[in-house]
Amino acid sequence: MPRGLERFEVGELALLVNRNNIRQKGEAIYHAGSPYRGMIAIRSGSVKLISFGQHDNELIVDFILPGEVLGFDGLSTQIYHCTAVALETVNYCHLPAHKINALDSQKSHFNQLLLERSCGQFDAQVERMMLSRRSAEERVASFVVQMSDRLQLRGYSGAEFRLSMSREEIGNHLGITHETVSRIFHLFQDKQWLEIKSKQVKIIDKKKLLNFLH
Amino acid sequence: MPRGLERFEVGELALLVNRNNIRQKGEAIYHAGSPYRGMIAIRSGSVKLISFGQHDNELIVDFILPGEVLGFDGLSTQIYHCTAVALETVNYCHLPAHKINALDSQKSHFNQLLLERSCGQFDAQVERMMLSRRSAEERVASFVVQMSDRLQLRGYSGAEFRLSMSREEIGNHLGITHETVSRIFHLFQDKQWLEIKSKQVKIIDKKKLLNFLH
DNA sequence: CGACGCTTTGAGGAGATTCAAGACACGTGG
DNA sequence: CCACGTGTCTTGAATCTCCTCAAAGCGTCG
Repeated sequence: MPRGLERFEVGELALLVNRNNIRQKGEAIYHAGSPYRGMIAIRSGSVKLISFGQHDNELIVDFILPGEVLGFDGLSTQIYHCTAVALETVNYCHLPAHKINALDSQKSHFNQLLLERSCGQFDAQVERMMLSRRSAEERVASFVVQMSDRLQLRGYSGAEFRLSMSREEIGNHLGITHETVSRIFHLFQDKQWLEIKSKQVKIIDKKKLLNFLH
Repeated sequence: MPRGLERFEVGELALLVNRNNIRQKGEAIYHAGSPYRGMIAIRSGSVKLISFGQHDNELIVDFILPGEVLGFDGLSTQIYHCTAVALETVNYCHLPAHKINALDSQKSHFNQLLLERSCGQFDAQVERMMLSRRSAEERVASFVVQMSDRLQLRGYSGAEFRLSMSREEIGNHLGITHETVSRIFHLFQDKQWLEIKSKQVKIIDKKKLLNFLH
């Protein structure tokens, strides 16, 4: 869900950001329950957004890819709902909340963003509900296509890329086990829809993957 | 998701509403894709909110109970995303969008509501994702408890009530089949956690149902 | 090189679906 | 008021999908 926000990456706001923050793999950018301190724009590396349900069960709500923004989970309550953890070394900008609010011209943009987001949330939720009724194969296909699309949108290759998360983490996010994720990747490879070696993915026949979802 | 909004049910706003609208079972209150015309407060009866995914597969996003409000799915884009269909004869108030916006004093309330909702959406989504990884038994237990809580919140009995939706519709909403819903209801009855005869539910041991979720 | 974590692969089992048939409830018309 | 028909609900048996448990490859990093 924490996507969009391109308009904030240019303009006067650029002067306010804290650039060049670094987190190593496994380190948190913010923790669930801590006060909102603004948005985070990922410059390189990627991040997982974790929600801790009661009773030691945790859920990866989303992955954040380079060029995307996170922090939306703290916007309305001013408390982050999730913990953001680096999947690999991450370089990010911090857009401090108080500085954004100080700019009147940006405030309306910000409210508009919130509005769009409230809408996007709705779509995302319906999409996820739909997906949760589908087979493991459909979930993995959907995941691969989504990664491809999101990377392409940010100027990276949508055909060939590296998954920065483990099979375990993919499975957690999709609601299936890591063994199943692994098996299905190889099923798709057998079908010549993609090539996968460890974390390296090359999409051969995206159309087949998409058709599979319909 | 379309809950809360109590503050709108009292005060000056009450003068603006269109009261006493009726829809019979199966009739729509609004359709997906139609322009936003305001919020709907259900006075009696209940409603299902349906989202139509591509390829003839439809999903019941939520049920709306008497006393609750719907229409949130059209707020941000000004286009309804879902179709709202009466599960039984429904009597509702219509809060026209243009009249709400005309009241400056209400506008800020409205924005605040939107904000809260954006947050609530997030929680709801996480909750749903969590639930989608659980067993069919846990989903049904969660559903029963949720119905009970929501009815109680509105002043109805939380211990004994009538389900206005079919097993098929419950299953659709929970991502399981109607046979499974039926079997689990009777499992819970065998365990003496509730009594169920057709659509009539009587909760015997809510604590056990709740413990089951943990 | 060796240890550790991640990934792959296999076999068996649990849970939910599917298909099918029968029971029940409700409304309609005779 | 009862008989009938339709749709919903229940119940059973077979099947399938995915999970669990287990063990063996592979990679990476000290």
